[in-house]
Amino acid sequence: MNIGALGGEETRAGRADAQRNHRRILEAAEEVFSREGASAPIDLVAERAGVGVGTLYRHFPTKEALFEAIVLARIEELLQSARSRVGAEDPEAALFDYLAYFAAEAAAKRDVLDAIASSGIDIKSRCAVKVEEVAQALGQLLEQAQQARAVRGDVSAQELMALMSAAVQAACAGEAGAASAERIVAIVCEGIRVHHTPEAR
Amino acid sequence: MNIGALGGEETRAGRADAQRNHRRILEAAEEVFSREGASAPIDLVAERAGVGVGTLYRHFPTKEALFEAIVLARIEELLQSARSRVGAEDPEAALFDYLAYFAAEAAAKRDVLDAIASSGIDIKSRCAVKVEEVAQALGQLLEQAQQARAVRGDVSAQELMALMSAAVQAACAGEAGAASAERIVAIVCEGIRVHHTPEAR
DNA sequence: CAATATACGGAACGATCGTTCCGCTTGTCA
DNA sequence: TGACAAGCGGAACGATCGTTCCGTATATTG
Repeated sequence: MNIGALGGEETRAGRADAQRNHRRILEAAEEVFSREGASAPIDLVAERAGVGVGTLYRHFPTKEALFEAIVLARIEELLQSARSRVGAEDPEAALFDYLAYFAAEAAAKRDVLDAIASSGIDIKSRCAVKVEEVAQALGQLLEQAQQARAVRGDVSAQELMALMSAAVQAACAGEAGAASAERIVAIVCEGIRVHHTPEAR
Repeated sequence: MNIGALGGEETRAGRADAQRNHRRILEAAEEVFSREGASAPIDLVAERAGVGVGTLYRHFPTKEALFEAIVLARIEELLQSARSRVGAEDPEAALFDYLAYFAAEAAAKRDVLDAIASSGIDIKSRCAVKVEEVAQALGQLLEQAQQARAVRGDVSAQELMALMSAAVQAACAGEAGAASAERIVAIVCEGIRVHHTPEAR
């Protein structure tokens, strides 16, 4: 009766204005949650969408459902991007490039951060599952880099993911903002690199 | 008229039960805020202290005041500990030991984390000031280590502090918990170390 | 254009939480 | 021990926020 299919966008039945509002709400939510994080009031989303709260609730039965819809899409991007790098010729570049992309994306969208940061605790299971998939894909990139002796062998994907979200969070908290995110991520990257010491050769 | 002196504990005038309640409230708040973070309901603190909310509010005019009292004490410890390490014979050990201590302390007390994480934004100015002092002391430790060529020169105290608190926070969010906090902090440490290599990679 | 299902808007509700108020209890002191 | 100030408890208030409800508006269809 409703959206139903998880796979992708589907020509939706219903009144034309309903479809338009559905889209508007998603766009508004995307913007508001990015800027303000998961705890932004739902009324703010409705206002921004030029829609009453009632309408919003007809399209998304719960705040969490709306939030989930936005975040799932974002995380999906993160996931696809990771998978597309698996098996690259240069495993080291594949990993570090991805980490940079991950950081940039997360820094721009506070909602993703919120979702990932608290993935273990309460966010609805569908998000947690997707996050787990991202961790798995990241794990593959990591393993490749480790086998190429570019990254320390004793780092796990979970740890790396936690580190990355920490880095971005740290960057966002300070007033410097996006500029320093890059630097902080660089520190983390340096931390997991394997450093070929002089005495080793 | 009230507590007044910032320096230390003072024999307080007033009824005996009032003094007892004051102490009880502080103890309860310490425990509750550590466990639940800054957003724990005030009623929970009152209940734990075996006291009515009214009583709590007579001793601390505002939730923020209570929170501040607890957190300031904790941050003060962090600050003293940092200062005591300034000028140590081994600057490298001084810094890294302190970071480990900082992480352990912050992991055990969610309240400190909450306060530091959002120090730039809204927490009352007295906390922000103290945090700034800690950053400054940490900056001295950092500078020493950098002059000893043990740590990269392009890392700032603010960055390091943000990264540390975020790392601990990220580590706590995951289900692994405190065990992995140590490892995550270790990776960060590795990231700021200077690795003596003729030509990296 | 009329009829009708569909969708809309926003007032109102209930839960949570910080804070205030005031009638009652209790420590203190003579 | 009695009187009184100091202190206490917790009901109640107001603000915020998620969610519900229902009278109204409008897209659609024939």
